[in-house]
Amino acid sequence: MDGFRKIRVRMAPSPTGPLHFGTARTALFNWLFARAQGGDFVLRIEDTDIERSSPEYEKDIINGLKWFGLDWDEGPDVGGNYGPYRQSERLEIYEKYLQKLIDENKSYYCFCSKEQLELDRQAMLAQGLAPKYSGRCRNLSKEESEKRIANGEKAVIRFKTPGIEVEFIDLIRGKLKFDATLIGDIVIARNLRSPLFIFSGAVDDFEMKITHVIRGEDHISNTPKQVLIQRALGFDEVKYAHLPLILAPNRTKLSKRYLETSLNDYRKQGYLPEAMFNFLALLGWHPKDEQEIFSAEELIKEFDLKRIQKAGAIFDINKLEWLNGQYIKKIKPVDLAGKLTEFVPSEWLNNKELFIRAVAVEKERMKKLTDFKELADFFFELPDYKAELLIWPRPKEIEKINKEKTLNNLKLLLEEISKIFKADFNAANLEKAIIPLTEVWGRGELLWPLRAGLSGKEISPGPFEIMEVLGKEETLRRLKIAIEKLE
RNA sequence: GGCCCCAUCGUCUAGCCCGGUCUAGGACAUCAGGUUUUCAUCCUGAAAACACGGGUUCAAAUCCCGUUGGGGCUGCCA
Repeated sequence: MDGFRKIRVRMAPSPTGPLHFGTARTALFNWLFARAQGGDFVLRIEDTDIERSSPEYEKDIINGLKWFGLDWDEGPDVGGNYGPYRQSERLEIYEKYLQKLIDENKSYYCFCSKEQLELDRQAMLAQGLAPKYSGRCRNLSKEESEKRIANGEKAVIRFKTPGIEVEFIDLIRGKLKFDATLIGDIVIARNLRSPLFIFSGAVDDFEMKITHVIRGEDHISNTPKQVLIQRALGFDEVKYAHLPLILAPNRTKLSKRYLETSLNDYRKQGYLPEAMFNFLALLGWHPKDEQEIFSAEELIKEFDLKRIQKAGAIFDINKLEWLNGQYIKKIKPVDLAGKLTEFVPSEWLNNKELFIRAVAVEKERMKKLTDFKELADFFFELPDYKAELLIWPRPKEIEKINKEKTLNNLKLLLEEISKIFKADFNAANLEKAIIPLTEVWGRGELLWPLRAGLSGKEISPGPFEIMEVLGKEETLRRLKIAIEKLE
């Protein structure tokens, strides 16, 4: 535990797009940490950029995080003692602190035009210097600034970055040092009622009594700036942990160009939230032992900030697929059927019993929920196929296999299968009845045409399983069709 | 360019903090074999890595320095 302060962490998505799985992973690590430590997990919507933020995206993010399996103790949808949890509703709080900084001469209005700033930047770059604000407006008198503001002149608010060395502890990387003279006076607000994330975040983390900020590595260089702002405002410092980034296969920061990055797309592609959860937890973190498959509870038990990786991790879709397949295999057919309803034609749902039996049989062949549609289509409607499909495509050493022989074998099977009572019509009994025949007539010679005739496909589950799913009546019907095709 | 972060099989990683037990372990992917009428599952096996160079030490994947490589940031986005 962290002294006597209750551990509080937050996830702070910006509703400027659909839920990105990088955001989901950051949220996941925060959640894991909070749950493992008995702390609070807060959802805060960072919508200070009103131009790009939208309520639709906020909804998408919240729904996505719920689907993913996370829950939070405080947030815009559930309330809490430190609300509101939407930054756009906390403007007076930021204004108060902004004004305080100005009053204390720790911040000032800057009237430089964008064009001027761009010129400055180019000039510094040309000299091989790190571009930073020139400080032109830094020493404007308060009277003058206020007069210009009153006149309606456009201004932003800049923070007087002290020329010192800033240090902070990163729980994953250790002590990090930055030379603040290189930072320059950063803009912290467009105006008193429009703060920038660097400022609003620092204020909210304090106001919401956040103890640990766990976020992506891309924020490392923002941290010294926020530390300086916290100090200027007399806030307690929070502890930081910067997570390694999730990388695209080309090792660059994930962007839409290389991969689908929206969590919802993965849902639509038929990935299970549990698999995604497990997969993302393993990206940049690893347990003590060699376990690969974890429930959320097990993850909470095992989770330790110290076992987080420092280097970026490539998103490996292969491993996700494998994990997803593992999870699918563990689900009971009835439950899996329930999850599959949105991925199949609605007619398939007419015969619920048939549907569930089909799911049971195809379960271990599926990697994604979307696979089911192609895998199981033949159960619901026999595809049209060519007679040749029924002939065992066997190595030439067995030459005798031909149309005639196949026809005879199918007739034999039809006769034998007809004898089995409807009540006994299951895979085990069917196998018991047919396997002895294969000892006389050959396995492939009998089983291939059987299976092909039942499925109408080159690839499918085994014939006994198919027959059980289809039932006696449909099985016989399909066999007769096969026989007709050969006659 | 500047600042910062990072560096074990193709990928995710164990080992590194507290040097010897590492002829570097596991998983995914790949390949081969087995089970099998087909596919998938499952089982067995193979190939596959300590970026490089210096140091410290009896001993370095492990500690230090440098090089190289990769990444992030460098916005009145977050």
